[in-house]
Amino acid sequence: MQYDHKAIEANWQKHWAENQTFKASNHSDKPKYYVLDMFPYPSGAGLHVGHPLGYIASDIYARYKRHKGFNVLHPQGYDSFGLPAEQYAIQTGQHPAKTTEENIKTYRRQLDRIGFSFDWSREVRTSNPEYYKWTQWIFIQLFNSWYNKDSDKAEDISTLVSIFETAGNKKVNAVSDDEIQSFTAAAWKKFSKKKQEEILLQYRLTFLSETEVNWCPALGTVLANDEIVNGVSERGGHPVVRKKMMQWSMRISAYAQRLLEGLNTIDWPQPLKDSQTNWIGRSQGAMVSFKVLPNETSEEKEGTLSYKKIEEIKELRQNSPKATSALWDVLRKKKGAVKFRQQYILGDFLTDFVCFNKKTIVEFVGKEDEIARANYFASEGYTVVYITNDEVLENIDTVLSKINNGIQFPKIAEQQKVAKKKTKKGVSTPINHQIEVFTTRPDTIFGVSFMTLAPEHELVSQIVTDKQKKAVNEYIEATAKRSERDRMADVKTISGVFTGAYAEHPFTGKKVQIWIGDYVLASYGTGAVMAVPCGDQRDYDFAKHFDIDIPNIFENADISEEAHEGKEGTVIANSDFLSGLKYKKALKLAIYELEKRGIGYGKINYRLRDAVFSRQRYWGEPFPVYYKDGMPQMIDVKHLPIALPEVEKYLPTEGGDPPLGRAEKWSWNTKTNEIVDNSLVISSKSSRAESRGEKSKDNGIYPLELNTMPGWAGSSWYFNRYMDPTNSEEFASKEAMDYWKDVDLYIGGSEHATGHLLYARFWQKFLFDRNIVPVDEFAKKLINQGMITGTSAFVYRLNTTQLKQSVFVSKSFIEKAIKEKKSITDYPEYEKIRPSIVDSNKDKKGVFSFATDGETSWSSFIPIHSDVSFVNTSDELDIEAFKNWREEYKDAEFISEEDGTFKVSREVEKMSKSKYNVVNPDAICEEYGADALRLFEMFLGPLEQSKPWKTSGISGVYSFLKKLWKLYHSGDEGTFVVSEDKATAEELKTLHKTIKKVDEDIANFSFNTSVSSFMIAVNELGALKCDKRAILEPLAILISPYAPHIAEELWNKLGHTASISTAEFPVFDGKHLVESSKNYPISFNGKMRFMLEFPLDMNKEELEKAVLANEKTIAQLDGRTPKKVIVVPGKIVNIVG
RNA sequence: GCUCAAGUGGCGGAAUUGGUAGACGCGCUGGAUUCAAAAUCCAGUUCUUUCGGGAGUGUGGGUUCGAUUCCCACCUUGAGUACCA
Repeated sequence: MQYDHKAIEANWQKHWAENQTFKASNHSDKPKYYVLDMFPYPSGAGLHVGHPLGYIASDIYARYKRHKGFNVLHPQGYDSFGLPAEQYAIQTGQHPAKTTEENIKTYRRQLDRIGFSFDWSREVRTSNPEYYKWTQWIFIQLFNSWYNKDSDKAEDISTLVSIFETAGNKKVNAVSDDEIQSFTAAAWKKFSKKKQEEILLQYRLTFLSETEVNWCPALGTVLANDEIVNGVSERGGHPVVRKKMMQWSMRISAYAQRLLEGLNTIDWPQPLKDSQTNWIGRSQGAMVSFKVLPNETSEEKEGTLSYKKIEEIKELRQNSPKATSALWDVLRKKKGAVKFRQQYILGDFLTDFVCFNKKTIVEFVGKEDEIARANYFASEGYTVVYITNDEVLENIDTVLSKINNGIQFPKIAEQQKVAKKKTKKGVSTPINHQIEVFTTRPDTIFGVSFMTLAPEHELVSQIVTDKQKKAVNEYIEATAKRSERDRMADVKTISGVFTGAYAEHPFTGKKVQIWIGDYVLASYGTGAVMAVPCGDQRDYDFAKHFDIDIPNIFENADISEEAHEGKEGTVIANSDFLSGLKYKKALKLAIYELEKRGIGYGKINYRLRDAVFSRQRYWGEPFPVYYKDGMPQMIDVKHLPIALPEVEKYLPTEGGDPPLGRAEKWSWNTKTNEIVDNSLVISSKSSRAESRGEKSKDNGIYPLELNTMPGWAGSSWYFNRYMDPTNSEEFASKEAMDYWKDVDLYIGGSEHATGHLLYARFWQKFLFDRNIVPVDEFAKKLINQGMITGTSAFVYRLNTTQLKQSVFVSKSFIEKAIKEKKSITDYPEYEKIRPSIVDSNKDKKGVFSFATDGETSWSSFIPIHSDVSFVNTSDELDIEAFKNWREEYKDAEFISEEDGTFKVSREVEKMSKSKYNVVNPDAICEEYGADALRLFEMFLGPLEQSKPWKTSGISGVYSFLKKLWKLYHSGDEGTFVVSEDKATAEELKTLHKTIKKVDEDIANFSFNTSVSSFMIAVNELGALKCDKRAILEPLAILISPYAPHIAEELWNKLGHTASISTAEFPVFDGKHLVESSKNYPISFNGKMRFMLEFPLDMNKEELEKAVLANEKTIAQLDGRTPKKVIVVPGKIVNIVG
């Protein structure tokens, strides 16, 4: 019998299915092992050969682990909610459930053909109500939880309520919305129910908020950041704009730090960890608040405060008399509200000390222009406290109290009240604003020479001076118009506008200009930066562009060309108390000082934003939520699942509501706990009720949420469901989860690094906090399989309008024309077909007037993808098949090679339907079999690497399978024969060499090299004519994870009734590999020249002697004396001459 | 720009506690078998050569008796990210 892959594979696939060979048990004495693939989205295109790569690898691993005595869980399912089915539904009206069902059937058929050892009894589908019941359940758990920073975990919302009831919220240390009013326990109890709910919503782990979202008008939905690529939607490439919408969000930011730390405990690929680290974007630094100076003072001095003048002031400072410095010491160290600046320009006068906040000036008496000064200061509303040098030097405390008495406390307090009122009304007020900034370099704070706010920053309109108002508004408008995409496109352009306002430097008291610029992002940090042009390139560029001062605060740093961004080794200079310190120390001291003076504090910032969880789509999980008085209410878990309603169309409503807005029966009856008809809703104050008109009485029927959950909801916990997939009482039983715990090996694509894999870790940690799952990381080890790229085929069409039909030109013909710099018309091949292709009615002039240089002549051809199935392994195109492919090519003409063939050019591209380069695994299974496909996909190269598919290569593994088959069969008939004789030493050596290699390779996930060693083993055993059961039986087990069908067939023929999948893996025995001699490579100056065989037990000296005595060595040395001889017994001999 | 990964024959790739570069396979060349083809089998296949040899793992340096492997600088390609303060 010859090797008949079709019969063998069909037979065993049927056998495995019927006997449930791979069904995993939740009760076993064996150790558990959980091997998981990222479940697929069942697309309409079906599988191509690139898809199963990871599944084959995980299947090999799962089968190997079974041989090694593990109880293996290896499930599969479908991520079956998603956009393509919905898009198809919009176009055709076909219900997405139906499309999905059909696609799943195709997937299953294709997967079954490849012989995977999946336990299909555990299949899950995210779009199945029995599954999404639990997705909704998790959502409710999140809603009922808050993040307690003190215990550093999520807790039930009831613990938060009890804190509120006893102590208000002052001491609550939670991850919550940014702005929360504080209240006492008494106040909490007095709040209305609705008010309490509003407050709680600000703490819940899933919450409703008006968020600026990525709105994609073409898709009619909101997209997550990871669903946007280069400013357009990942699917379809539609433009995306920013829009404010009421959305559900997930407080993933609460877990930022733990998500980061958890990476150290899991064995995931470094690049993937890096990109999660990057995405979380932890940066350590400080918050610093800058006071905005009142406009009256700053505005008038605008222009007079030149940098030259500042330099003068600096000079003056250094020359301060003793008394001045003594007083300054005291004033400066004084904490709190009363903050003085030293020697500051006010109008045309240089003050000794001034406090802008309290409008108080402290002056030494005896200035030449005393009267003019006094008048000016008074007119500006300042109080002046006069002191003398002697007073200061004699008793500085008396002076201090004198100053304190003079400070305008009451007046200012009043002023502030007025200002606050004004602000509330929207009237701009020049005083008492603070700008909070986040910085990672508080050590460079003395280098601040200006500040920049994001154009959207809320303070901009309040601090801008009348003079600058116009320019600022114009700039803000211009920025708002620019889309994200435009902004990204020109990173280089520096733009910004001065607001006219100034802030006060918290340490030096120096005036700092406040600018706005779109290089500052409203969404990161506080939307404002303190600009340190000498230490940050963007600030530097901005300062250069607008001619702003760039003070240097680094020792020995050249900042004439660019900013000095280095940290290590940098010494801070010109920075008061920080001068002379290195980066690390300066950083710590700066934060310490900021905290001490109450003007800032150390802080860790994360780039990770809370995840928007609402989608305006139909084909997703509905929220178990209804609205009462505008507040969201969870439906009791015992009424889950809330199943998707039927709609007549899958588009958003005319009113802009999501597709669920079209459902007629989509309201919740809180009395009967049923979904009821919308017309029954008469309760007031719900957003939808309002639009339908107010009704008189609340009947307990409320509108349901119209959004659905995003694609990542169902995939964020499915690995837990496989442990107990049919449980209708629980998410999964505690017993099952305690047994399986987590995924031991997870295989899937790296494209999910910042999506699925981050969200899944987040949910797992949350579920862990709430004692639902036993571990807080769901996958111990993860491997990213590389992509299998396709080899596209291109044909070239002449690009002219004056032809009756398409004309295609063979590959080398075009290459020739380009090389020879000629036009196609210069060749006789063209003349032959010319009469039949040129339309005589059209102008013939310049039909093929190509430019003669190589580059531009290409523009006269258009490369067109040909379906790869029309091309054979020698790149020849099947012209007839190509013509029949498309109506437009029916009469096409072809200019062929000289040998009459027509060749295509090849290019490696991503495998995709639109590039006509997909290879269907079904066709491969048909022709070569699943075992050949599995071996070949592994043989292509390292699992993690991306590699091109070339079908021609499969003949190698196919003939390997035939040779393997032959080892167990003999004669022309191919009768199955094995001998019971003892195996020879040589045969045992081959076997054990292979066992060792395969064991190591699987441990390293180096599947490509084990296929090589199988080939070597079979070649060697073939040469030895080995037919011993003692060798061939273990060999079948070795190969069975890779090529399970042929192995199972041979195993059966060897007389076993049980499946090979449970056979024990052969054990390596080193004694078969022991050698007595070694063929030494003899090298001269490191270059190997020849081999000499010596016994392995020879020592260094003996070896050296023997080698030097050898005639080949003597010949190679040619009379020279070796300087040195390196002998490594068992390895090499190197002679240095 | 930043972060990461990778550069080895015509092609996919192998070789790392530093020790014979190109395993294994595809493709190609020649031969056997065949009326012929497919299939199968045998031999060869890094480049170069005056057939002694010489050169060679992206480029240039370095460490070493010896470097694809370690170190430094650079170039190229791919992936991710994008004004993150």
